[in-house]
Amino acid sequence: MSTKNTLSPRRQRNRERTIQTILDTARDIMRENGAAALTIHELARRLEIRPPSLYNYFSSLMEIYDALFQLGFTLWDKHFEEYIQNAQTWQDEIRLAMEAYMVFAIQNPELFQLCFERPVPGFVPSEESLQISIGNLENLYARISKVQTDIQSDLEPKQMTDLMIAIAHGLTALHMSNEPQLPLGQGRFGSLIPAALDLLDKAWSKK
Amino acid sequence: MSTKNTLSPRRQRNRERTIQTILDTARDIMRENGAAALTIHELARRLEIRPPSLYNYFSSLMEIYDALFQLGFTLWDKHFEEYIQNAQTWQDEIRLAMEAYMVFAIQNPELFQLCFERPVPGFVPSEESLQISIGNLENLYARISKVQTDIQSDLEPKQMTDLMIAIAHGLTALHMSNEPQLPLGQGRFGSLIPAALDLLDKAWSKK
DNA sequence: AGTTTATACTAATACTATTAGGATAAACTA
DNA sequence: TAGTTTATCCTAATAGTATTAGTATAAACT
Repeated sequence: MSTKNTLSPRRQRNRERTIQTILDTARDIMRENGAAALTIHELARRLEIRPPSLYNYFSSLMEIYDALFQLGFTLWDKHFEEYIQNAQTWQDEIRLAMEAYMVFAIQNPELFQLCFERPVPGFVPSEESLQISIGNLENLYARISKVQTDIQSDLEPKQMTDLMIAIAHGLTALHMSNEPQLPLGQGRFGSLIPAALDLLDKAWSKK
Repeated sequence: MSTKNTLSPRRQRNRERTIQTILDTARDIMRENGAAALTIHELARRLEIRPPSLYNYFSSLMEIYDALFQLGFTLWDKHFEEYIQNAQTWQDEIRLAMEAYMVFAIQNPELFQLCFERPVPGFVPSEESLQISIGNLENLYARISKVQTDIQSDLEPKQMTDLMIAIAHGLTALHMSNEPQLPLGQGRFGSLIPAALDLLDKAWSKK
């Protein structure tokens, strides 16, 4: 086996650097060929080591996926915080949230697939990762629900949030499967966020 | 190789029956373990033959996926025609279209995944299959655009259709990844179609 | 009755994940 | 400094995957 959590600082540093390189290379592969296309062999080829050597750092391919799943939700949370922070009105907040959703997918397509589309056969997030993902999603819900005092609708706040997320997800998923290379605001589905917001505004803003 | 398209009726019939069984079994496997989990070996195990025997009917695993991709779009088209046929108002038509979208996914999750979420690494639909899928999608677009004379909006008809499809897709995708076993109208996202329709109605119906 | 051939098979090749066990060199310790 | 420990790599092996080549058989055709 490998770790005995009394590594020297230098070894610790090396080890972390190696793990970082593995994860970065894994993301490259997934980005090029789809989230489910990651293999230990291809990873080893690019890192110029033999496949078994990877088992010093991760105990299975699925554990690599799990680390990336966690990374995805961590980055996602940070991304949202930064993106939404200076919203004024609820329309503003919702616009930024939808944009943030799509921008994250465009910038991190491999993590978006892994975290939100589950295309990898056999991959089930670990309990720990699942907790992180649930926590981060609840953050977002709380955030969005907070602004709903200005909204006029007979839906429950949770339902309104779910509906907005479904719209954001639908536009993003279709954008990613049609024109993933186009930036925010461009393309058949990527350009429809304003239209979706207009819909919400017409239906929900207080007269 | 195998075919020489001068098969006796009986052999022809047998062959078609075998192919049907292969595709049905493939769908079973995909339904149980995810669309990307189909393997020649598992298929052969369930059919009680050796893996190479399958190559008498399909020249590769990807060709099986391709046949199912075509089947998916064929069934999808039929499903829509039947589901939408007696719509009266545009609200009606859109409601039925959204319901049809989700019902198809619930009833054929493996085909929905394969056709609309592309989770299979390395699978690219053949030119023929792609044409079928494009044709069927255009049917749906024509159908939905037809009713838009009653709608009040500053969007292009195509954009309105795209937006509605994105909403249907978003609700369906989230329903399928959260509570795929629940029927239409139930569950966190499955119950939100009326809310989405209300949104469209409030924003678009002529006063 | 004899020939053709669709359909199955076995055997082999080249991938994949993973485990076991050994070599090495860096780091720790006496 | 010399000796020990161990993190990290390796090779070799097992078992599962897709696919191809070549062969046997029995159903169908002549």
